Amino acid sequence: MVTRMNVPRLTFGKHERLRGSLRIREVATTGTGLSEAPFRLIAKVMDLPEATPLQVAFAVPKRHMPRAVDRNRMKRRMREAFRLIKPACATRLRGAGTQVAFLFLYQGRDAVDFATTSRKISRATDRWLEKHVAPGQ
RNA sequence: CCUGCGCACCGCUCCGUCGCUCCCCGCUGCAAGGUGGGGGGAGGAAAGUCCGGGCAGCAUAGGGCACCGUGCUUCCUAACGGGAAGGGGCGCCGCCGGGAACGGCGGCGCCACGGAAAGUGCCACAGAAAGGGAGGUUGCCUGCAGGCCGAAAGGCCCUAGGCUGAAGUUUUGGCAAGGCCCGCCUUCGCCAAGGCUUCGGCGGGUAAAAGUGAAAAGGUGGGCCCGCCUUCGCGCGGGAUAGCGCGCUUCGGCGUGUGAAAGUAAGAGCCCACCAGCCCGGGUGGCGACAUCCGGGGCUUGGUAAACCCCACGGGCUGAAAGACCAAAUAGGCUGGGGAUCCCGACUUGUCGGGGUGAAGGGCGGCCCGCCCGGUCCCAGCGGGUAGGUCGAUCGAUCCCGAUGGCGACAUCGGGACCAGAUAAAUGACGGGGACCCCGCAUUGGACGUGUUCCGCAGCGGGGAACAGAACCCGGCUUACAGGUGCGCAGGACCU
Repeated sequence: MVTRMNVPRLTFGKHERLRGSLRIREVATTGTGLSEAPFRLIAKVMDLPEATPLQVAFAVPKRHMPRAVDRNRMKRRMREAFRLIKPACATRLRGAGTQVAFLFLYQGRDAVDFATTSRKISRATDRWLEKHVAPGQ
C-alpha cells in the first residue's frame, strides 16, 4: 500500500489513445516528424477532446508486414514501450501546459525485439519533445 | 521394431511483476470518471472468401426468353456445389476358367458419372489417309484367249485388266558370203516374224509382311470333300469338321443328339461361327440408380459436351460500408415575432393601414452592360442533414453429458452450461520454472539374436517449439501446419 501511494501506476487507458480517422489524418498530414531506425514519430501540438496531456496511436503498414500476426506483435511491443515512458513524458507536458498527439509508425520489414523497440521509442519521444516543447518550469 | 503413405484426434503448461478490454458488485462523484473486489477474453484452421443459409434493405400480378449454376440413385440437412449409404465405370495386382477374342471371383485406388444413335464444330504433331473414310509407298500377284465396226488411225463388246521399251538367248523363213558330194551344209554377217528369260515404264489387283499415331474403323477362329444343271449364279443336294445341347468322367477325355459357310484370276474388309459392344421387346429382383434371364435385330454407330448444343432441375438483386435510431457546431431552407428600410394610401404632418425586402432605391452614365454606395439584421421554433454516438452485435440450425432409433450421415428425448465482442481495433510485455522433441557428453540396467544390435531409468551442457489473429452469425469446402497420439495399409529387419 505504501509503494502504491508513492509510485504512480504505469497505466495506459483508452482515453490516452488517439482515435478517430479525422484526427489521425490531421496528425499524419500536418504534424512534424522524425525518424529513429525503423520507427518514425509524427506528432503535433493540438487540442484534444480528453483532459489528458497526450494521446498516441501506433501503425504498422500492411505492405511491409503482410501477416496480421506480425503487425499485431509489433504494435503491442511499441505500445508496451511507450507505456513505460509515458509518466515522465506526461509530467513534462503538464509542466509546459500543452496537449500533444503522437503517431508512431513502424517502417521495418522484420520484427525487432522489445529491448530495441523500447530504446528507440524512448529516444524518439525525447528528441521530439526537446525540439517542439519548451522545457517546463 | 524401423521407414513411408492414408484417415481420425490433440495443437504445451505453471508462477511472479507491470499492463489492456468487456461484464457484475461495493465505495466515491452532479457527471465524465476514479478506486477496491470478483468473473470472461482467439483458432483448428480465426486464413482463402469458393459454395450454402440466417438476418437486413430494395424490387416483385402471372408466365416466357436471356444469363448463371448444378448433373448416377436414395437418404441426411435450414440449405448447399457439403455429407452418408449404395449403383455403375475405369486402372493396377492376385487367383481361377477358355485354343483365342475374352469371362468370373477377390483386394486396393481413382471418377463433375445426364445425352455423342438430334444437329454443328474440332481431332495438334506424325502419317498416303483423322470420320460417310480409303488403297498411297515398299513388297507381292497380274497384264492370258477372243468377238464386232472401220481403208486406217482408232472405237465398241467381253474383262479385275485386255499395254509398252531395252538387252540376252533361241526357233523358223529370206538375203549375202563360202564350201562341196549340186541341193544340201556352214557362219562373230544382215533382215523379218515368233517363243523364252532378265530389267524398266504404264495399267489392274492388294491378303500375309513393313510405317505414323492416343486412335487407322471392334476382335478371334475358320471357309474342307463329293455330286447335279435348259437356268453356271452370292444356284441346288449330300457328307465331314468347327460350333452348340445333353449325359458320364480317373478332368486327359468319352458317348450321344444336332449341325455352318457363298466368293475369286489369286485373294479380301466377301461368307460362316463365336467373343465383345449396341438397339428393340418381355420376365424376375430392387423405393431407385441398376442387376439378371429370355427372345429378336444383324447394327459395329471412333473420341471430345471442363466446344457449341439438347434435356432435367435450381436461382429476383444487393450485402453489416446491410439497415434502424439519437444528434453538436457552421452554412443554407421553412414558419412566427421584432427591428431597419423602400413603395402606396389616408389624414390629425408623424402617426396609422397595406405591400415589398437576394429587391426597391441612390451614384458613375445619353442608353444597355458593368462597377460602386446602401442594405442583406436580431430572436425563437420546425424539418432535412454532417461530425460524433447508440443499436444491429453476440442465447445460437450453440456447447457438454446420457438414453433411444438408424448400416450410416443424422434425428428425437432428458439433464446441465453461458463460453471473446474489440472499433486506428483488447487478449500483451518482461523474467523464471516444468513437461516434450533434437544434438553432444559421459553413466548405468535389461533382452537374447552376443552385435559398430535393440529397448529403458536417472544426470550435465546446448538448441528447438509450427501454421497462424476473431471483425454480423452459422453449416461446409479448400489451403497452411513444428511436434505428438491412435487405427489401417505397404515395404524392410529379426525371432518363433
